[in-house]
Amino acid sequence: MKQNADAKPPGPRKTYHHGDLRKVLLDAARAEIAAHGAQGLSMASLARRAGVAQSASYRHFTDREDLLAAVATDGFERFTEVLLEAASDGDDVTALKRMAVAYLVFGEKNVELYRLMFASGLVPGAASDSALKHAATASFQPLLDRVRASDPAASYLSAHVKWGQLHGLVMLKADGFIHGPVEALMDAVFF
Amino acid sequence: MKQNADAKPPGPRKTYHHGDLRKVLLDAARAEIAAHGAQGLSMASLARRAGVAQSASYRHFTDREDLLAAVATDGFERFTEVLLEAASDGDDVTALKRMAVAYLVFGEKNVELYRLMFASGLVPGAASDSALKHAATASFQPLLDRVRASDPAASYLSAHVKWGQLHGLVMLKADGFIHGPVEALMDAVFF
DNA sequence: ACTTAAATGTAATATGCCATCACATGAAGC
DNA sequence: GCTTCATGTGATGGCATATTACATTTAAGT
Repeated sequence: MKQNADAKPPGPRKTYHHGDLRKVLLDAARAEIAAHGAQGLSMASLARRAGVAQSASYRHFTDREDLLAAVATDGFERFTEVLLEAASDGDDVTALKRMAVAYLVFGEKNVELYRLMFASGLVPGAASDSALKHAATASFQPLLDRVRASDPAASYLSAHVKWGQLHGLVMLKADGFIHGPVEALMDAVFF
Repeated sequence: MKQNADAKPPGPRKTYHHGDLRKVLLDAARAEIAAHGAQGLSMASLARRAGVAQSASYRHFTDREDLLAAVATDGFERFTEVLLEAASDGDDVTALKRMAVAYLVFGEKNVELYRLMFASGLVPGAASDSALKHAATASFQPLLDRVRASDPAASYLSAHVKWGQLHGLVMLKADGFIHGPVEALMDAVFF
């Protein structure tokens, strides 16, 4: 059983052009990140996995960071959808609660992706008009809206505090400082 | 002005042995981490900065990770001291408040160190009897004690929730998702 | 259709880092 | 003084990022 981490030697392609290398690379990156985190992701192994030369990847992503940013952007978009969906019906207060649970669950099920999105320093580094920054900012909107809906007097700042609460729990759990299911946490979160 | 990032070409030592390379490396690492984060820290540049061969570092740290763990351990110890000191006098409730402020301030002043300590995956990876794990666990004690002192009915879990709140705010700020001074945040944290 | 420009993939290469090895040097104990 | 152990060196293997000049398709314009 001699299999290196890259596995798949996908046999030489018939066509010189790959078809949709960009998508293949992104998918492989998402999988690799979910499995082992963004830290250990390498352009080289991705290219091997896709069966192309290492340099091919750079036709689609200027940088390793550029590729990570693309994955993160997609992550933020999916995250936003999840939050919106969780709060789509029910009264304002329970909607906020459901959104909070959805937040924690997303974090739990996508630990490494979440870490890439929020704790990799990618967002502050990005150009201010980038898709990444836009997607990241947008992902805060659902929570902000719900907080305001459930308490019109609530400040912008108090939404940040609630965000901080959720973010902190997700991260502490991600990094092994707290254990157990998210439900246990929710019991003590005072929304 | 051709200066690479390592700067200092410290001229050849007189003595073959360095003196206290371990300490020099640790100090350099702390400085480098504070300035540019643990991510970009390289054994090689550290060694250059100390004026020794790259391999010399491995006499004192088995690994890059081992060195980072040493820095993190030290960080946790200083962190614990800061928290204890903040809560050393005054009644229980204001002590808890002061501790919370101290927590946020520590995070703000040591962004990259804090990130290394809490969000680098170092702690969960460490052997369970390691100094790092011990220091990390110990750093939670002051907060736990204070929470219990100010409200004897408070559960272990509720201390984790408060920890999560503080951790979340520090991390969101560290990663550029929220701005402004910590005092503004404290106003909205309901301790 | 024919020509040309743009996109995409390749091979080779420069640079850098981590980690290990056999070996050199010096300090400390006996 | 001699041995032993800790510490530093130089060389090396392996892997990663990123760039370059070049090859191959595809597509666009006429």
